[in-house]
Amino acid sequence: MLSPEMNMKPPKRKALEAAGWKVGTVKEFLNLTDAEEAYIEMKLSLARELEETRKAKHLTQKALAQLLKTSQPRVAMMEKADQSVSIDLLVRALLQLGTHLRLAA
Amino acid sequence: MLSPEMNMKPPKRKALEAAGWKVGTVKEFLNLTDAEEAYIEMKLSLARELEETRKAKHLTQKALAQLLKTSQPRVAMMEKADQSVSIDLLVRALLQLGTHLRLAA
DNA sequence: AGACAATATATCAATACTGATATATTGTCA
DNA sequence: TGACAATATATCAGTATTGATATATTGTCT
Repeated sequence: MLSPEMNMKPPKRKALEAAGWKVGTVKEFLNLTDAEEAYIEMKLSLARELEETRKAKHLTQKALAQLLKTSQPRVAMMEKADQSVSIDLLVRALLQLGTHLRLAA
Repeated sequence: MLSPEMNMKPPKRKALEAAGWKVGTVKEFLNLTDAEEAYIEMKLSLARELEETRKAKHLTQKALAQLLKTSQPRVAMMEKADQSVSIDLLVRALLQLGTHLRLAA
């Protein structure tokens, strides 16, 4: 997870602000540029797509790992869009699953 | 990494045919899977997008390299979708240029 | 509760990617 | 043609990513 504030629902946020806390966005908190934010969001989208696709095919992480010729722990990292996972890896995994991906301007 | 055959440079199809060879598609010749082919095409389209964007902004490779904090030779490789260039690098470059990349699954 | 399957986390050696440098080639214009 | 700008190619050290292993945690049963 990037930071606790990320999952904060509006009510909680209001409460914090009432208590004197200044709560900004995760992006502000981490000093992310627009490009960095877009990159992370793209990775998160791919990760979610991978997990959804796996579940739609009724595969465990272990079974998917065998299909992709990698390990269950790496699949877990992929689905969490871990920092150690590249967009390349996610894209290749989805393409191997037959997903018709389009990544364009 | 993709299969080893993918590192092969595209054969000169015309030359082969002129010499009497019957050849199929590059994909067949290199034994590319659908996934490998899709991966390459995605990289190529990102590379083209980068070059077009650079030219639209009237930048030389050297100038773009400075913007991206890399070198002119690397920009040349990126625009050629060289095997040493990842989709990650291309995506980050485009995002830094303000390109709004869309991901369609 | 215990037993088992599924998922998550930590670590690390091997490999792949990246930026940089040097150099070569190509393109343009006087 | 020569001089110069732009682009391309080769190489390599530093870094990041990858697959694997071991282990821990979580979830789902009876």
